[in-house]
Amino acid sequence: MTTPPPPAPRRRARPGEGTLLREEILRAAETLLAEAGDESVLTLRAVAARTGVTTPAVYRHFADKDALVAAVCMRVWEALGREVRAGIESADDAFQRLRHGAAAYVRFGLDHPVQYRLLMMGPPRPGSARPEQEAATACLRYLTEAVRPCVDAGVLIGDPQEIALRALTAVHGCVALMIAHPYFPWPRDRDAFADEVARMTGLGTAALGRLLAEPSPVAPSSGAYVAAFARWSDELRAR
Amino acid sequence: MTTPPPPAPRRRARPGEGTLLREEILRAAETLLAEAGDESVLTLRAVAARTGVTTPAVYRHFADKDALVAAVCMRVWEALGREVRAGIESADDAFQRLRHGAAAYVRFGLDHPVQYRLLMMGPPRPGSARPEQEAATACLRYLTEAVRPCVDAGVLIGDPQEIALRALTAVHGCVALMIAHPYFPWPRDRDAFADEVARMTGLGTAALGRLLAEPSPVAPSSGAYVAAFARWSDELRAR
DNA sequence: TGTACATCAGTGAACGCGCGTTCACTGATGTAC
DNA sequence: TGTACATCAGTGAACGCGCGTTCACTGATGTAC
Repeated sequence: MTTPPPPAPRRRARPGEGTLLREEILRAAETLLAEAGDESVLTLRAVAARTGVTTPAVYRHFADKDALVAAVCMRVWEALGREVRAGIESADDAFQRLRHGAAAYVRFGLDHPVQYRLLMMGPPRPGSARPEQEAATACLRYLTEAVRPCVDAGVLIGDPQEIALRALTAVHGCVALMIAHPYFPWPRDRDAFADEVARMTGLGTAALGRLLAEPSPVAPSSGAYVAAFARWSDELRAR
Repeated sequence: MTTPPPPAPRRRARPGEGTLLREEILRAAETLLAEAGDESVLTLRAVAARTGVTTPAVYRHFADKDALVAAVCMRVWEALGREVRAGIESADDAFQRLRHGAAAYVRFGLDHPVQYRLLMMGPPRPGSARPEQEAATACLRYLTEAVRPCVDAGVLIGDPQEIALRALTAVHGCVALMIAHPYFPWPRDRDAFADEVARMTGLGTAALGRLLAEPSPVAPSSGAYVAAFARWSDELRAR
């Protein structure tokens, strides 16, 4: 644990400047996470030292450790949302928008594994969980709105929110598994793999929607699957 | 933290019976995990108390805490493997086998969330990680062997291992997201949702294999997707 | 312009806690005579 | 069959550590006169 010399003797904040140190503390916490392989580095002592301040000084800006961690999480949620939104908005076609959103999501997770683990893979954190749950739910809601045009166009079939949930499931699994089990035989190009997962999800969702809409239930045996696949093609060809 | 009174005054193990207490310790650790909402309950003190033994007694059976945790993990890996194997072997059709295996996997994760988190979602554990990596890799290898018949039958197209990895990605995402974000608007019937994820994965993998095998690259725009879908139907119908 | 004062952001030292780990020990057990 | 002994599984007390948190304080700052 290297503690670099404090950047400079602090100039004391003037009344009204309270937010300055708050910002510095949050940035220090994020730096700490970015450098570490494990979120356990996020201690009040480490954050304070990294900010160049004594530990109790943190308490002037955060009620306790939970509040600090929650604030860090909220910032990460915002960053994640920003990137995914940019990805989605970088295309016009409804399908391509989903695909680019998924790619941005995976990229963010792989670029910030410790932060991603903190947000998405950690044990339930006590207290202050409410705003975080709202951030997570907002993220899902946003994804749902990106799914809706695909449903409206008849390409995907089903409830947009449930489709979004299934899609998030697949993309999250991709990031989470890569982060937690890096020694798996992942293809060299992880972005390409993630793209395949996203396309698999899109195609599979389209097919599943049709399967579930079949008048009589279809057991997904190899034979029944091939027959159903062929049947959907007629519908699609008719468009 | 309730510490129930030790079950009974211990009868001291005789030489050669060393494995008995070892077993009891591991069982106590699993009980502790099963009852808790968080793997942080797994401390030497808690495990020893639950076993009805003093803390240092654990050191006669495990080199240190890492060794104990690793042993617990190995047992969970074995239990997970057993259940998935039973699921896979409960069907004959190659597709159905995968589906049942996925269902068993998800069920295990939802039934043992803390253990699942310990195995699959935790930060990299120091030391003794080798056997665990082997267990995880064996699990993937087993899944790969279940995928192979689908590839041989021409239903799925691609490298079995990569397909298995994509499938694991989806199924793991399902469990992991449900565990870490229970407040998401999950359908009431989680097993049914997991089944949909599994079927989505199977169908999507089949479609993606064909998409990637197209002579010229197909951008997954809504229109191109429909055209490709229709094209594959000819191939399938011809079977 | 100069001085006394109130404010309050940040300090330094200390607290209690639970953790993993150690070490000299004890006393029930199986064995040798 | 009875007794002395060696073994070694488990005990009890203690250690050092890093953690979150507290509290009385200090001293640079802006303000009132």
